[in-house]
Amino acid sequence: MEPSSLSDLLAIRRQKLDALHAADVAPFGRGFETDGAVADVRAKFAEAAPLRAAGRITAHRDMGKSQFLDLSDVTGRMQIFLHAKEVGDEAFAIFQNLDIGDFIGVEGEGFITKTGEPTIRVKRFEVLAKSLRPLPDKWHGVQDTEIKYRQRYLDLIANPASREVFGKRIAIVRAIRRFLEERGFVEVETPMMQAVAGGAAAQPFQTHHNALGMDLFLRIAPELYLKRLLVGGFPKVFELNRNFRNEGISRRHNPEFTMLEAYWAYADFEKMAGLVEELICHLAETICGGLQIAHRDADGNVVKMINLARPWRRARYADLIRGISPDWYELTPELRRARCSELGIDASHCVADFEVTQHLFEKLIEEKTMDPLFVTHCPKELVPLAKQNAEDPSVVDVYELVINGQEISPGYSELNDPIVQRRRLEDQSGGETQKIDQDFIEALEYGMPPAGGIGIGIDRLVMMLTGVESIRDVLLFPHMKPR
RNA sequence: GGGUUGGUAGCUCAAUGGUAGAGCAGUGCCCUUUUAAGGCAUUGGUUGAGGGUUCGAGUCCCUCCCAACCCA
Repeated sequence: MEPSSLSDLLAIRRQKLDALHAADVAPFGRGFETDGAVADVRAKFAEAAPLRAAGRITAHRDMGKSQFLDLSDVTGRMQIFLHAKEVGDEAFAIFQNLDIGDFIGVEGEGFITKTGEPTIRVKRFEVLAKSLRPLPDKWHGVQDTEIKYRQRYLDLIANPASREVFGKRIAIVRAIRRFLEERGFVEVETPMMQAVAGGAAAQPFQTHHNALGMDLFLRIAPELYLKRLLVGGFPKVFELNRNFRNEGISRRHNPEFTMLEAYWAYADFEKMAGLVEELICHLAETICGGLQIAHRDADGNVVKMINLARPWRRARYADLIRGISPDWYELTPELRRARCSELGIDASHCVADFEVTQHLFEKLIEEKTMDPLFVTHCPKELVPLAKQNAEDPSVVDVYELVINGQEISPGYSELNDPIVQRRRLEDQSGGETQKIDQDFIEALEYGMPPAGGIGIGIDRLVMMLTGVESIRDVLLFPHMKPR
C-alpha cells in the first residue's frame, strides 16, 4: 500500500536513510580498501580466494534468504552473494535498507555458482553511499536525449554503449600521446587566454582581465604559440587540448572542442600526411578492431563502412573540382555561381569567388567522401598560414584530410617567411590590424625553421572511429541550452 | 532563423475524439545458486505550459517551452 510517485520514491529512500542512522550505520561511509576496480577484482577472482570489492548496486535478485546483487562501476560488473547465515541477522537487517543505486563495499571469498558465474560470497559489507534517487530502467537504459546529455552520469550508469564510446575515446587520446612521444614529440601547454585570437578564422569568446584592465579571448587555436616554440628551438612539439569557438552548435559542432596540433621542424606537409596516416591506422587497429570501421543505426544494421586501408588516396583540390565540373577554372565568377545552381548548390551566401568554389567542394566532394582522402594544393586564400607552392603560387603546400564526410585533419608546410606572413595576415584581416598578432610576426623575424604542422579534430576523429553521428555522443558534457 | 518529428507514471513505451494502460523500478508476501530470476498482490498521472473548438480532448486548432533530425 505504499505510493510510488517520484516524491514518494524519494521519501521511501529517505526513510531507509533514517533507518540506517537509527541503526548507527553511517549511510555515507568512508574509505574502503578494495582489490581494485570491479574489473580488477574480476581479473583476480579465484575460487576460495579472499576478495574485497566496492561499487554501485545495479541489480538485485531476491531469493528470500539468498540475495544476489550486481556490483558495478564503469569498468565492469561483479556478482555478489549475500546470505543471512554468512553475514549475521544484524547485518542482514541493515541490508534490508539498501536499494539499487547504493554504493557498498564487500569482503568475502570467491565461488562459482551453478550457472558458472564468478561470485563473491559476502562475509561483511559496509554502506559507502546511500542513493536517494531511483536509477533509470535497468534494461532499456536512458533513451531520453535530454537525460543522456544533461545527466551524463545516468547515461554512464545505465547505457553500456555509452561507456564503450567514452572508453574508446580515453584510449584514443592516451594512444595519441604515446604515439607522438615515442616519435620524439613533447607535449606543451600554451595560453588558452590570448590577447589576439589567432591561428584560425573563427569568432572567439571574449573575456576581461580585471587587474590588467584588458580584454582577452579564449583561444580558437594554439598554432601561433606552438610556432613560437619552434622559434625557441623545440624541434617536435604538440598540444592536445581544448579550443573555443563562439559559433553555432550542431551535430558536428560544440563551442569547445579538442584539438591536437603537432609541429615538426624541417618536415613538410607530405611527411605530416604520412605521420597522420600512420597514427590513425594505429588507433583503428589497436582500439577499434581493425581498418574497416562499421557505422550502425539504432537497430544495429550497418549503414556505412569506412575503409582505412593504406595507402590513402591523394588528390589535388583543383583536380577534384574539375572532376565535378571540367571547365570550372575557365568560367567567369558569374558563370561559376550559375554552375552551382545547375548542380543544385546554393552559393548565394558566398561573398568571394574562392568561397563559391570552396562551397562546391564541401557539398559535392567533402560530404560525399567516406574513405580517407588527402586533398592537396588548396587555394592560398583558404589557408593563410601555409607555405605557397613553388611552382604555382596560387596554391599552398597543404593537405586537408577528409574522412566520413568531414574534415578530420589539416596539415601544412608552415609559412616561415615573416614578410609574406605579415602580408597574408593583413589581407585576411581586412584592414583590422588589431586582429594581427604582431608579437608572432616578430617571433618569425627572429627565424622559424621550415616545419610541417598538423591539426586533428579529436571529437570528429572519435566519431569516425566509434561510429557515432553526433559530436554530443563523444563529449562527456556537451553544451546544452540552460534549463 | 525555417521545416519535419516528438514530449504520457521514477525509467522504457501503449492508448479511432468516448473510463489514461503495460513492463521495469517501488511496496507487501512466497522461495537457500539467481542473473532482464520467478510467483501472487499492490501503489503510482496537472498526458511539456497556456488558451480554444466540442456534450466530451493525451488525441483536433492556436501560442509558447524543450529535444532530435533536415535546411540556411
